[in-house]
Amino acid sequence: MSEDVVRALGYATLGSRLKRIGEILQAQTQTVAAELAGTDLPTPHNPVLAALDRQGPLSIGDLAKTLGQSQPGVTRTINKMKSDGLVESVPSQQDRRVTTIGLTDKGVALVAHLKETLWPAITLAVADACNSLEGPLLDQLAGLEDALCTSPLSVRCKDMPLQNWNSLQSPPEIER
Amino acid sequence: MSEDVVRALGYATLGSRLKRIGEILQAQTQTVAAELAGTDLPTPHNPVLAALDRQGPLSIGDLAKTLGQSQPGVTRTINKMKSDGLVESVPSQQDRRVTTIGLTDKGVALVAHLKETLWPAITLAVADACNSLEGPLLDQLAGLEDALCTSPLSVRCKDMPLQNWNSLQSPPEIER
DNA sequence: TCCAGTTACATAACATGATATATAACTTGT
DNA sequence: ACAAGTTATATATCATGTTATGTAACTGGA
Repeated sequence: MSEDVVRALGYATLGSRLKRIGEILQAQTQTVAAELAGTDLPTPHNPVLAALDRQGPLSIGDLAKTLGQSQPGVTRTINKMKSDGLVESVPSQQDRRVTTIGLTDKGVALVAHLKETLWPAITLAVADACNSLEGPLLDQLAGLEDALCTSPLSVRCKDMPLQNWNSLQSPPEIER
Repeated sequence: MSEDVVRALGYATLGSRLKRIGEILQAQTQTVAAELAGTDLPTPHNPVLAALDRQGPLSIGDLAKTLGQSQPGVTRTINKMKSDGLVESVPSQQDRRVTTIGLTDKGVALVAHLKETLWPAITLAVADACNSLEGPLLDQLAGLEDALCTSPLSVRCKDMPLQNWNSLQSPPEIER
């Protein structure tokens, strides 16, 4: 077998390592979304829905801060979600530069569905993949990668009890 | 301030979280590369150089396995590195489908330079950012993100002693 | 009031990851 | 020896992240 150089180099290539594991997780989440929630919602759109659900309508800029992403990235994601009918933008009265993004009825319904299916399933499946990890970060990452390879999220979901989304979450901080 | 939803959601959005931290690390590494090594080598090209340095010439397919990436991604990276004069491909004699990728003299020289500058610096700076992390994965990721925000790698590098690359590495597994 | 600076968003261009698929070369069974 | 299957790579396309920059709207000081 060939050596995994990114893993072997440790701290030197931690950035590549994190992106790699992140992509595995997102891809496996996509599979679970199709199987378990019957949706083809792109995985990165889930945090947007969750943000708007937790905090109510937000401007593009506030969404970008809340998601920890660049503003142009959020603009593009929102445009896609608008064309999917999940969100709508209302121009602000006070400041005409600002467009406030809110969930449509369809978006609200999808959030409700995801709260009963995909979101708790992924939370439990990822928690399961992480449950025996301990020690230094690099060791835990190696363990997580191995766990996801051995038994992907879609398999872990099958053995998982149904669970309520709200019971898995800490309450949102509502801003004013 | 606005809530960091990706952090708040924990396991549910771990994939996005890992990609986000990975991108921060890669961006900060890019900055250090310019400042400390005087090079604009894209950060993701470093693992390719390291792989070829550790294991000698490799086929595209073996490189993809070694880096844990898709083959088309590696093909594109290699094409870019070829046009930069860092690697060259030699068609295999035994199997004419295979192109073996090896470092050029320029590539070898760059590896030697990076071993004295960027690679040990990043290793130590990232280790420094991770040095007080402990506990569950999500906690360590939060700590790492905070550490990189408080004091980026380029700052951490300045306080770091010069160090030998080889002393930081476990020996490569040479394959046969 | 109006100019200068700032802010919010959109747009353009690029980087880097993925999957799907075409093509050429190899291998295998008959 | 040759058809059928497999393998190695290239190419095309898409997704999703970035930075840089343009434009319109707001704000504040002379």
